[in-house]
Amino acid sequence: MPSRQKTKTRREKLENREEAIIESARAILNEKGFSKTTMAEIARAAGVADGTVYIYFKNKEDLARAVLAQFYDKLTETAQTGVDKRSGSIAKLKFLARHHMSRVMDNWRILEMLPLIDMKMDSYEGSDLYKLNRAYVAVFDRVAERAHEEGLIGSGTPLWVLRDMFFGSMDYGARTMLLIRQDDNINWFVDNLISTLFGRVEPSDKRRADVVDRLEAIADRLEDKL
Amino acid sequence: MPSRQKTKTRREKLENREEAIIESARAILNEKGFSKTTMAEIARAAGVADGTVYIYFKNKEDLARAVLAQFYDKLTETAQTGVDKRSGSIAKLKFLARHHMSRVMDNWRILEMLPLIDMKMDSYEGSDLYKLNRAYVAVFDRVAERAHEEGLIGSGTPLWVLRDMFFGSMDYGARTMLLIRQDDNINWFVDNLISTLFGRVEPSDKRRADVVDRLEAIADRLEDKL
DNA sequence: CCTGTAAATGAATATTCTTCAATTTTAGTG
DNA sequence: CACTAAAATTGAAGAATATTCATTTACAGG
Repeated sequence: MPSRQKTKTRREKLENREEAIIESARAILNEKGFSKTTMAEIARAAGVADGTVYIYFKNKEDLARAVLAQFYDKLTETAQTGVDKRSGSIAKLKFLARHHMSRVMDNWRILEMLPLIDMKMDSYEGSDLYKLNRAYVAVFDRVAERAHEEGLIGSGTPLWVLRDMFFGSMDYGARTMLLIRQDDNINWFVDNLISTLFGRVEPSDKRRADVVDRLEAIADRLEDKL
Repeated sequence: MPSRQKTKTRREKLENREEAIIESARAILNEKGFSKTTMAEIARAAGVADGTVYIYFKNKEDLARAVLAQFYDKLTETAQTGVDKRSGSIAKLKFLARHHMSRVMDNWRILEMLPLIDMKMDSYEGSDLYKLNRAYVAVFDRVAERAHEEGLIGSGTPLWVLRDMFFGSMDYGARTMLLIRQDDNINWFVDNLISTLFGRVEPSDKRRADVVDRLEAIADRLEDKL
């Protein structure tokens, strides 16, 4: 049956076209921002007529949503892959932070569309974008839970607060770094962030912990003697 | 000389009109957001013709900038006043946090215009809005420096990182609270935020204290024996 | 009261999103 | 291969809205 073949080819062609439109939109939106980007320009870059874009996407917002969805999808994948490669909760968290910050800084014009587009307040939960966002932060949640089990995080602070602090600090930090302190490097920020949020695993602390271990051993021996 | 009188009256009238336009814009922008708000609607609400708005403001962005500027101006004043009323660095910081969060949550549609409008990358430093933003965060900086002098903050983390974490966590937290956990209260978030950022009593510290207790007890008994 | 300047107006213009009637392409069929 | 119905595409027209500007109105100073 060649019909299936042909159908598949056709579908593929459509998907390619959709891909091309999203890719053109992504590039232009990230360069100019939402309001300065015109549908005509996107259509031209994708090699289609103005009206064609509206066959694939309901309107400009919907297209921007698709761009954001693709962004989150890729972001989650590279984040998870990178986390899996590292060993040790702190190393995983630091990777996640560096990864997030560099992506935010490279794509801030894409990300700044989020509140603009998605803050509908009604339809947000249940939306594709919401689910993709959940999937992304879940990468953090798993690592943070693991770190908690290992005793690296004081149990006083709820996970969702830590999560908001983790991502909020970085989103804000990325913005000030872009605007003002362009030359400061990401690593410094990330190290400070992680050590503030998660039980300060600095060298000095490790040494202090060792000292405490030794003192406990001494206490044990002295108590035996007494 | 009645001329001065009359001139003053006229100038006052103009300033009142400018005020009226800003106030109408503020109300409508905070209700509908930037893109859904039309200049015609603002003009109507302010009781002027469409063209009149453009005598006072170059364009829609410029008007939105004026609204943001007024917002930051008021925000800084109420923040400083509130801080002055409290005593103790932690109380001041908690007030500042609660104050910030409630204002953000009440005015998020105004605030979400910030990246839209001001992320010019070139003209930002030196702009009015930048100066007002600096003035606002300076309120935090003064309190944090004081807290640092009092030993409430570990000196490891630079002030600018703490500042980004402070405001970033809240901006992000406010958004998730608006979108998802509407019923959770601000105080819980703020308490967790402050205790994570400032003067955290970690598990390791508790353990250290326990060991000291044991050793002191042992020392007492040894002294008795000798 | 008169006059020149500043302020205000709103109809006209310009830009850009979105729709849709007409056209082209494609898949399936005899 | 020719034909047909459905799907996809086109680009010009329509609609919404920001912005301009020629004209009118209000006012301060004489």
